[in-house]
Amino acid sequence: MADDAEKRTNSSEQAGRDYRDTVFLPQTDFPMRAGLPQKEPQILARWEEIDLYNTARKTRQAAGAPLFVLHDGPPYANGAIHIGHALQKTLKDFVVRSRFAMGYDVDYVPGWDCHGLPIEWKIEEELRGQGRRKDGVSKAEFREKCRAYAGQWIGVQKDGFKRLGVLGDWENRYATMDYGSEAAIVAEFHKFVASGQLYRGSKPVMWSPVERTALADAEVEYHDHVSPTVWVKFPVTQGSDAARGASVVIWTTTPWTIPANRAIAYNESIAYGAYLVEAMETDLAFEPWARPGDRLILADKLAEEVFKAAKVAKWRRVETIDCQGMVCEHPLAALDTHYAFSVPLLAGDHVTEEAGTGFVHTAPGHGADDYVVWLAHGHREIPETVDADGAYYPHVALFGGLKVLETEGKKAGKFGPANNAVIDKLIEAGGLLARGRLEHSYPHSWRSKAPVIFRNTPQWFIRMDEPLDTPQHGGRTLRETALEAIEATAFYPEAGRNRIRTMVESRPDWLISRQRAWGAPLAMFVDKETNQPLHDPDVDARIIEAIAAEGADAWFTRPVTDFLGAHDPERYEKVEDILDVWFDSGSTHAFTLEGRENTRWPADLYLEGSDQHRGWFQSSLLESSGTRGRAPYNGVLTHGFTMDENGEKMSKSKGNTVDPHQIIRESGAEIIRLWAAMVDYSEDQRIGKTILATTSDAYRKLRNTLRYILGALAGYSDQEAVALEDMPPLERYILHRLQVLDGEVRDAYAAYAFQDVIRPLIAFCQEDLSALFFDVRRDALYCDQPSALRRRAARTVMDAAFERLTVWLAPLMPFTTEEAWTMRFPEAGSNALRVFPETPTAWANPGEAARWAKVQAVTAVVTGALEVERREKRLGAALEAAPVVHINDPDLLAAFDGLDPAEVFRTSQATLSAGEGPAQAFRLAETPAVAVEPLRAQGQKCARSWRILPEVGSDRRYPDLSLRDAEAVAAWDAAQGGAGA
RNA sequence: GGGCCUGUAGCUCAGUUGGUUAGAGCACACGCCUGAUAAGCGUGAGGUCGGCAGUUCGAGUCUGCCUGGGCCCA
Repeated sequence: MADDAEKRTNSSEQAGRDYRDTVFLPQTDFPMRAGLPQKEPQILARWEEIDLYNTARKTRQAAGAPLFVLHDGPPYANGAIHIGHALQKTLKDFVVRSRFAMGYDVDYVPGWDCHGLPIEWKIEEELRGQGRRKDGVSKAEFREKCRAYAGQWIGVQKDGFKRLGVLGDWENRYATMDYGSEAAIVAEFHKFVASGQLYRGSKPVMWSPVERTALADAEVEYHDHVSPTVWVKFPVTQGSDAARGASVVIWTTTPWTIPANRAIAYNESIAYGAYLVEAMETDLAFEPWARPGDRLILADKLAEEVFKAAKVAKWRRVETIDCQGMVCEHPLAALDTHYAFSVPLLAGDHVTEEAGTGFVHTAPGHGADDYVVWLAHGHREIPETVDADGAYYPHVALFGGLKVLETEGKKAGKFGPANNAVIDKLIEAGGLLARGRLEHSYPHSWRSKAPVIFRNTPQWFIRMDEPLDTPQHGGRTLRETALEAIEATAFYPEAGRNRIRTMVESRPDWLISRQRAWGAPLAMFVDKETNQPLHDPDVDARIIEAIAAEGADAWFTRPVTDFLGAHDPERYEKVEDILDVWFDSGSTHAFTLEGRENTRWPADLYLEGSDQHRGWFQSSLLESSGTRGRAPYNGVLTHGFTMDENGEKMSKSKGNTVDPHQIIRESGAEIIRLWAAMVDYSEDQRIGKTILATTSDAYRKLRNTLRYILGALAGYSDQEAVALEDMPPLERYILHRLQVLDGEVRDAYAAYAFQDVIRPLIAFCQEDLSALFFDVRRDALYCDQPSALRRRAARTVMDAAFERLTVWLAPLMPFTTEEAWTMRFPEAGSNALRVFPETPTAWANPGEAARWAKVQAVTAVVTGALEVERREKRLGAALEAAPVVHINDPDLLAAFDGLDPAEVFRTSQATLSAGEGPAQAFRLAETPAVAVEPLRAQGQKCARSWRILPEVGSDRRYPDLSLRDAEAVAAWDAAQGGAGA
C-alpha cells in the first residue's frame, strides 16, 4: 500500500506527459480467445473454396514431388462417428498434412465398408417395424435398402470427418458397395478361383439360427449364459475286463448335440479309473439316476466332483483304465436303431481334467475340436443333424423338427425344446447320470446378441497351406507368402509384427462364404459332376462387366445364360453365397491403389487400430498375398484404443463415453487434434474432462505465443531484418534453438511420432520464448527506437520463429496456424500449402546454448534472491532491484561477455563482480559460486520504460526519461511533426 | 483360459547400454506485475516409479510371481 502511494506520488510529480503512445506495445487482431467452434467452420469453408487437397496435390505434382500413399481403412458405414473414429482420422490427417509439409504429393482417398450383417440387421429391424417379414421382400429390394442405408451414413460420417479438418479426396471417396468396387472385389475373387486356392469344404462353423447365417470369428462375442448340463453314460462294448460292464461318463453343456455324437475324446496323459457306486445320498427330494452297483469310468481327479453331482454318497475305485481301443455304444441306442453305431474313444490333446469327467463328448458336426479330432482319426463323414433354422433334420430319429434355439417372436434366442427332449430320452434310456445348470461364457452373435451354435455346413474356403504354382508365389503357400510379407513390412510400433505373425502362423483356412444377401457374390458356377468351379475367362469377364454396370444385383437377377454363354446351364450350379466382408475390405487396395491416376500400389502406409491385426491388416495381407504375392503396404502403423479418464473402456451402459461432436461444439476440433498429438497413440489413451481441460491449457499457451509474436511483429518487413553476424547473443541462441527444433520436428514427423513434435514445441514456446526471449526483450521491443539494432534483431528472430512455428504446428493444429498465418499474410495463400522452410545450418550455435545454460543458472540465483526480498516486502517488481552478483567462477563470469546483466536479469541495474562475495549474500546450493546482494535500484523511475536509473533527468528535454527513452521519444516526436512536451 | 501390450507426480509425458537426493510442461498453492491482462513472470508443494520376491556393490531400468487396465482369441 505504502509503495503504491509512493509510486503514484513519484509519477504525479513528473507527470508532464503520458508516454504510452510512444511505446511500441504489441498490436494484433489475433484474439486471445480462440472461439474455435465458430472460427473452424469459416476456415473449412475457405479450404473448400480453394479446393485445398487438390490444390496441394497439383502444386506438389508440378514441382515433381515424390508420392506418398496413405490407404484409408474403411470404417463401417453405420452410425455416427465416435471418439475412436475421431482419433484415427485425426492421426491420418497428421500423416497427410505432415507429408505435404515435407514436400510430398500425398494420395489419401477416404473409404467406407458397406456390406455385411450389421446393415442387413438394421434393415430387417426396419422391415419388422413396418410389419413386413423379410421373406416378403425381394432380395433386390432388400439390397437396395441396404445400399441407401449405407449411403446415408457415408454422408453423415463424411461430414463428421471433414469437420475435424481431415484433408483428403472426399469427392472421389471409395465405397465397397460402389458398382466398380463390387466388380473389382469379384474380380479379385476370380483370381483365387483361377489359381486353385478355393475349395468347398464341410465344416462346423459358428452359425446363428436366428439370423440363418454362418458367422465369422469377428462376428461373435462372448457373454455369460446359463446352459443345462448333463452327465451322460456311454456303456462300454469293447475294452478291458474291468471296463466291460462299465460306462464312460461324459459331461456337456449342449445336450442337443448328443444325437450327433460319434465319438468320445480322452487324453492319454490323464489317469482314468473304473469306480463302483456303493451308496447314494439319502433324504433327496428326487430319485437319483445313479444306482448302487453302477460302474463308471472317470478321470481320477474329477471322480469326486462327478459323484457329488450324481448324489453318490459312497464309492470305490475298482481299477485303472486304459482308454486306448475302447468302444462304447450310443446312450440312445436302446431306443432307436438309428443310434446303433459304435462310439470309439479317440485320443486328443484338447481334453483336460479341469472340469467335467475327463472325457469329451464328440459331435464332429458341432464343435471345432470335435471336428479336428474326428478327422485326425481318419474319419471323413460329418453327420448333418441340424438345419439352417437350428432344427433337427427329419432324418434325426426321435427328435426330427425340434428346434435347438427359438428363432421367431419374443422367444427368439432362447433355448428351444431340443435340449429337454434329449434329456427326457436319455432318462428313458437310462443314460443320464446327473443334470444341472451352469453359467459360463458362451458365443453370441455380435449383432442379434442371440446365442450361436456350431453347425456343419458346406462353405467355401481359401487354402492357407497349398503350394501355389504362380510366378508370384513360386511354390510357396499362401501362409508362407504372407509370413514373408510380414517380415518385409515396417511396423510402427515394432510389436505389431509379432502380433500379426503369430496370428497368420496359426490361423485356419479362410472361410469366405456367407449365406446372406448384402454383399459381393461368390460369382461362379460349379460343375455338378466334378463339384469343381468353372474356369472360363469369358464367363468371368461377362460377370465382371455386368456387375460393373449394374452392381452385385446383376449376379442375382440376371438369367444364368447371360453369363454362361455356350455352357450348358443344366450342368452348372450357380453359387449364391456372398463374400465375407473381410474379403471386401481386404480388396480395397485393388480398386483404390490400382486403376486410379497419381497413386501407387503398394501403399506407403496403412494406419488403423491395433484390433486390425486380426482384421483389415490381415485380410488385406492375405488377399494381396494370394493375388499378388506380397502385402499391399510397405508400412503398418497401429494406434491403441481410447479409454475414459480412469483408463476403463467406454460404453454407453457405463455412461462414460466422450462424444467428439460435443467437444467440437464446446471447444473445437483443434482441441481433439491437440489431444491426439499429445498422447501416446500407440498405447491406449485416456480422454475426459480433466484431460481436455489440460489440453485446452496447452492450446492457450501455444495460441498466446503466436499472438505475442504477431503483436510484436506489427509493421515488420524484411528491410528491417538483421544479418546473423550482427545479432546479439540472445537472438543467436533462439536461432540455435530453431535450428535444433527443425531437425527434431522433421525426424518426428518422418517417424509418425507426433508427441515428439508437440512436446518440444510447447517447451520451446514456454521456456525459450515466453519465459526468456520475450521477457528479456520486452523492454527493447517496447522502448527501443524502431531503427535500433537490438529491437530489429529481436523482430528478425520473431519473424523466423513465426515462419517456422506456423508450419511445424500446421499438420497438428491446422485451424489455428491458418488463422495466424492469414492474419499476418492475408494474400499469401493457405498455411496448409506451405512446406517446412530450410533452416540454415549456420544457425546452429552450441556455444550460445552452453552460454545460456550458464546465464540461466546465474539468473536463478538472482531471482531466488529477489524472491526473498519480495517475501520480506522489501521489493515488488524486479525493476526495483539493482543486484550485485558475485561470481567466483571465471567460466560462469565469462558467460556474461557481451551481455547487459540488468537486461538478462530483467532488473533496472545490475553489477557483476568476480569473487566470492560477502557471507550474508544470497546463495543457492546448485550454484555455489554465485552470491547475490539484492540491492534496491538507485535513481529515478523512467516514465516510459519504468526502469530506475541514475541517468533519468539528465536529458533536459525529457526530465522524466532515461537517455535511451529520451532519444526514442525525440525521434518519435520528430516523426510526428515536432509535437512534444 | 491363451497370445500380445500396458500401469513413473492431479493431467500429458521424459527417464540413453541398471549408477549420485526420479525430471519437464500444464494444473494446484503462494507471491510479483498490471504496457501480452479471462494474459505474463517467479517461488513452492506434490511421486514407497501398480505390489511382492529375486539377481546385483547398486533396479523406475533385468528376472519371476501377483494385481489393475486394454486389444485379439478361446
